[in-house]
Amino acid sequence: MNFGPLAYWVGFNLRMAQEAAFEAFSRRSQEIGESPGRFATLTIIARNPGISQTELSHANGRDKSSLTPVVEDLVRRGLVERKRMREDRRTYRLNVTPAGKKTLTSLTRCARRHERVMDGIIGQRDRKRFIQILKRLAAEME
Amino acid sequence: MNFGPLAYWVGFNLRMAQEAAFEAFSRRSQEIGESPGRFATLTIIARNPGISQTELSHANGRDKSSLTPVVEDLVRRGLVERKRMREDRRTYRLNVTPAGKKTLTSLTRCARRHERVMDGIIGQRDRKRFIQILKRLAAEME
DNA sequence: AGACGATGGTTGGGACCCCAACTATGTTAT
DNA sequence: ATAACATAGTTGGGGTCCCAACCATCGTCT
Repeated sequence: MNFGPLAYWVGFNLRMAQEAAFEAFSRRSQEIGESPGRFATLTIIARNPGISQTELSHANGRDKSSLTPVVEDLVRRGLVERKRMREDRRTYRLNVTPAGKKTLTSLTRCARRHERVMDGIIGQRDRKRFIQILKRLAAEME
Repeated sequence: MNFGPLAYWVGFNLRMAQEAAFEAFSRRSQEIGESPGRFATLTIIARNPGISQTELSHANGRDKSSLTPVVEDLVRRGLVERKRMREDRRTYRLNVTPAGKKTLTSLTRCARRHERVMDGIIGQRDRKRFIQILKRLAAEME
């Protein structure tokens, strides 16, 4: 198979790596009956109690409209609670419920195992620099 | 904003970087009226004349069913031609038409500009190792 | 030849995503 | 006070993706 310039271009390899990693985490989180997309969402809410949906969408790199069904699902399953603010009745405050914290704990365990595998592939020596580059790409591609 | 463990985990940063890069390339390729997903597809067909859809889907990291509408669209717009094989009348042979080669040239120019920006962010010194790590992740996550 | 299993491609259903338009609420300016 | 504008969230439409089921063709085994 001839990949031409794709073989040594960053964009293509970035995509392939990300999809492989996502796929692997997806299988892992499926074992505990959760969708992988829920993990980042739940973590960010847990770490930022009372966050609004729009703030959450920015932190998560998603459009706010993408979050509507996700949050709806988390609320329906009792993992997140959603209250209108008093001062501004347009916005919601999101919080993780005790049940949500439990789920998050399992998911975090999953993620840690997943991370260990990736760390092994990356190698401890390069890990820090690798992540720095990823962060720069995310921040500066604009 | 508190990202908790997400901040230093590979998976999350990989996703953010990939999506930023994809988004940037998407804007670029939109200027010439093409969808970014067409680029890898067209390149692989051009580099592997007569490839089948299933082979293409593997090279591309997609399910073969995902390619049905993509190839259909490329054929409809005259960028790719599709012929049944004689020896095996189940499979198609895909080839890029002259019009397709033209489009591919524009897309490649786009991609080169895009790559230059990313190279600038990564830094020439780390580029090679960075790509090696991405390749290993794609290959070994299994 | 006929049956069975493998393979290439398509179809249908569901998940997740973005964008544009919309509703409801808040804020600012006159 | 009220009109104009801004912001939080939802809705609807379209794109891309995966998976499971399916159709047609091929190869093999008897």
